[in-house]
Amino acid sequence: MEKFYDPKKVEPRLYEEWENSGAFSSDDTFGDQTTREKFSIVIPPPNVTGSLHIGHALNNTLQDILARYYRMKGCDVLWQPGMDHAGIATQMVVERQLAEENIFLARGNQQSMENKCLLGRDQFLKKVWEWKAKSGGTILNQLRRLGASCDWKRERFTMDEGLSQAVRSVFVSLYREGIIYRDKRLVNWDPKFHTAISDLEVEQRETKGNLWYFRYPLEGSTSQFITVATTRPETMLGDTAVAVHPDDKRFEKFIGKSIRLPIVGRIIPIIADEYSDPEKGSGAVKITPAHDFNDFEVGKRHNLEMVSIFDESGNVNHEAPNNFQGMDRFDARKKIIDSMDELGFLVKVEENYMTIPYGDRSGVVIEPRLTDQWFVNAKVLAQPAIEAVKSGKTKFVPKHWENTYFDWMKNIQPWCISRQIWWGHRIPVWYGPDGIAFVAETEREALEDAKKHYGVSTPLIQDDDVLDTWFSSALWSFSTLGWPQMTSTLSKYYPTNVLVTGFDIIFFWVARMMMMGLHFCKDIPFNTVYIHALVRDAQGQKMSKSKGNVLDPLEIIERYGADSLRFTLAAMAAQGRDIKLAPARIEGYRNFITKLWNAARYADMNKCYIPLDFSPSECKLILNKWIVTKLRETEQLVSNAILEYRFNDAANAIYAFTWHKYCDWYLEFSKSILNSKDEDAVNEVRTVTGWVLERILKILHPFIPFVTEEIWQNRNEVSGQKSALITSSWPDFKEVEPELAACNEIDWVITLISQIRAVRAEMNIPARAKLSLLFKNVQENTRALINRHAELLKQLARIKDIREEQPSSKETLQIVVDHDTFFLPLEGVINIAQEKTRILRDIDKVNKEISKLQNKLSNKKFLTKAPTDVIDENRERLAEEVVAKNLLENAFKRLTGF
RNA sequence: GGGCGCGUAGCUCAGCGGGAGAGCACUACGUUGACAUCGUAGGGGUCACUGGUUCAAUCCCAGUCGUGCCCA
Repeated sequence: MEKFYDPKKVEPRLYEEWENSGAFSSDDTFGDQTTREKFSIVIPPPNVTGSLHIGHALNNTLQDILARYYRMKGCDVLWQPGMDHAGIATQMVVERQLAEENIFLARGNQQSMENKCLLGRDQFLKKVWEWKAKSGGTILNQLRRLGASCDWKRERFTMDEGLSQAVRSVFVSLYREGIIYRDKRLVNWDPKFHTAISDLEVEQRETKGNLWYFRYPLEGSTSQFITVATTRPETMLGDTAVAVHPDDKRFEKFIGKSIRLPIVGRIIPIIADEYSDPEKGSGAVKITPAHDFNDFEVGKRHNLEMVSIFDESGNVNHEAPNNFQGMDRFDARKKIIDSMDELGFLVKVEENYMTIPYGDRSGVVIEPRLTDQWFVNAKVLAQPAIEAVKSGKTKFVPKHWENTYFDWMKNIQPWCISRQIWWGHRIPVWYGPDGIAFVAETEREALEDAKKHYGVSTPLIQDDDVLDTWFSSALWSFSTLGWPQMTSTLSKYYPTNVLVTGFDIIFFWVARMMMMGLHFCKDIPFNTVYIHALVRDAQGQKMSKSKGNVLDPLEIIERYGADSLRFTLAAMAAQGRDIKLAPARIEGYRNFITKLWNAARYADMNKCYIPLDFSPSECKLILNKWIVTKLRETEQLVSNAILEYRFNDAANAIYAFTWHKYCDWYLEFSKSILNSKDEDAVNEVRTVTGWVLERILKILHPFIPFVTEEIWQNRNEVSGQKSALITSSWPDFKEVEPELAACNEIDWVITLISQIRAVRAEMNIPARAKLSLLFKNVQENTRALINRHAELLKQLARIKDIREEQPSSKETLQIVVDHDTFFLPLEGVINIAQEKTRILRDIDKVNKEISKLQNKLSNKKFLTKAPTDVIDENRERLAEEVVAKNLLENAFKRLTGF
């Protein structure tokens, strides 16, 4: 084996081998009709425009751990990969690229685009597909670098023909059920992208703004005014009422009268509505139904006119007086304020804290805008989705995320699914000349319907809009498996076992998959939703490009290897807590990988390979029984932790075993045996060293697949075996009985060695000095233990000989282990005073413990109420401490005696 | 305003009713052909605070303070 492990050389090679060998593919992908238990998982589809960030790295590492684990457990694993088409993001990317070539789209606000090259819809879509072929989906190759063992042969894209058909099918069927409908409503309008966006894509930002107080003159009066307060003066151009609270005595006399809207000149009513808050502002509020969600409701209640004053870019339109038309909404605000001031209608300005809606992608202020849109009546779909979680059919891990899910689901709003862009699934609705809508999966069907309706063939125009990307993502868990065809793939792998994702898309995606899965497949899309942490920087700040605190997973992989990154993320993925990722952590786990590599080199150098017919139950050496038992325990810890999605516990258990049991102790012990003449012992240790190493490789493989596979294949070259680690089976300990006696014995040896080392260090005994170890009057069993493990003691504690005799001088270090005292004679070297202090300190410690235990055990309430095993345990501990105390006191006497 | 978390070693975090743990950092010393990306040993904690429940509280409950996120 190479002296150093170089991930950069190894990782790409192994990944290609794995992928080419078909190791990632499910049985179904090969067309095998197996009856193996399945484990299926769909990837949260990354954006086609995306590139790997640290959140993806965590998300996919965890999925890969599951996929590789269950594969080794013998399951038929399907990890379904793919991407979504990211409607707005992609449209934006390609538009921007085209703009650089001075090409613009023939949509949106074209006034400013005279004399420019305009692209039609079909040409644009062609450009998008070209872009996708060239630069889309780089993230998939980045996932490969991470080691993700997705079934790439089954890669899907939400704009694929099959998935698009699923989208049309769902749309038509929900339309026919009355769940999808068209409505003119206020929506969140993004003036930059010229499209409606969903509530979830709107970010509410706390902002310091102003509250402007305007006087509106009463119609038919020159002296009477009503004062309104507003945070958005420019919307006065669209005011169609002023509202006051019905119980507000101050304004009672105005109700039913009208005012003449300054600047505009429109005469609008003063109405009574409880929406108006007497405590806020002036107590009277202007109503702009076409530009505010609350005002919209008021408008509907009072049948008010709805005047839309902005165009799709947020510029003032023809509804306003001439001198405002075409103005940007923020310029219009200034001009309104100035004009009102000049007219003497501006009363005062106050500072005001408020939340302002911003588009989370565009970063511009969202403008509520009255438009025709398509909606899903999500309330209907939500009910079964709530039930499924309530009844425990789908479980959230950690459980408390259910609350978030329930809260949102119970207050779910109509879902606006239409988007005014070109890239996406075009809405399968065609309109006749009279505006009648024909909803069908294909144009041909729509035309047939139209013919039936009109009696003659009639040309139709398809709806211009496309569907929200999340509409197609909502189908992901079954559309990727072949739905609407009821394929055997679908019936085998649906419902999927688990969805692994971050909490930030519970609403966007998880909830919607639940709704759609239950509605169309009549079953939940996944048994478990595992919600993992958010990755933050070392200071706990959210990573963002603007803060410059982003850790790029690809740079980490470049520097430390994918395994280091994976192991770090897994080891830190504790449930219910965010991950604060510090580079030092990654370095630490990189060192672990180096440690493993070196252990494997040691095994190789010492010819530690396994005969084919070896079974660990044949072990005769206590040392071997011990390590096998500890390994068995570790495997159970790891498996249980993975089953419960406690990835950190799993990673830490195997880390601790590998480093602190196998490397620190077993390999060190093995050295003295491998150097001995006892051929049987040598053979057994060689075999077990190799056997345990290979089990470690298996258990570590889901976490750090590359280095483990590399070591495995290096060993194959020697042993002549062919199989890859990825296709090997998870360790099975069915035939291994735990050997508790052996464990106690070796644990005793370890304690004794550690104690000897500790006093040596404390007393500054040079490391190279070899001491004698004496004992006298020990327990019968101790004598046997010492004899059995003399070599190990000598090697690891730097002992030259072990003799059963009393020391002849008080210049002796004394060590109490279990019920026995051991001596390390050190004539001429030892500092008696220092040694006295040390022993006294130990006695003190023991005394404290004894008085604590005695207190407890003399408490009658404790004795009557505590469970007997707890009482017994405390009694035993007390007895142990008393023995230790006596031995230490004798040791102290000996220091003063002689 | 409503909801969900979190305050445990210098740092990052496990543990969550009966003996305070890990990794990193720190200190000292380094030997034996796997490993200095290492080894051995060590120091370091009123488990935020105040009450309560309990034989027993870092752990359960209530409140306070601090802090983070989600929703309005």
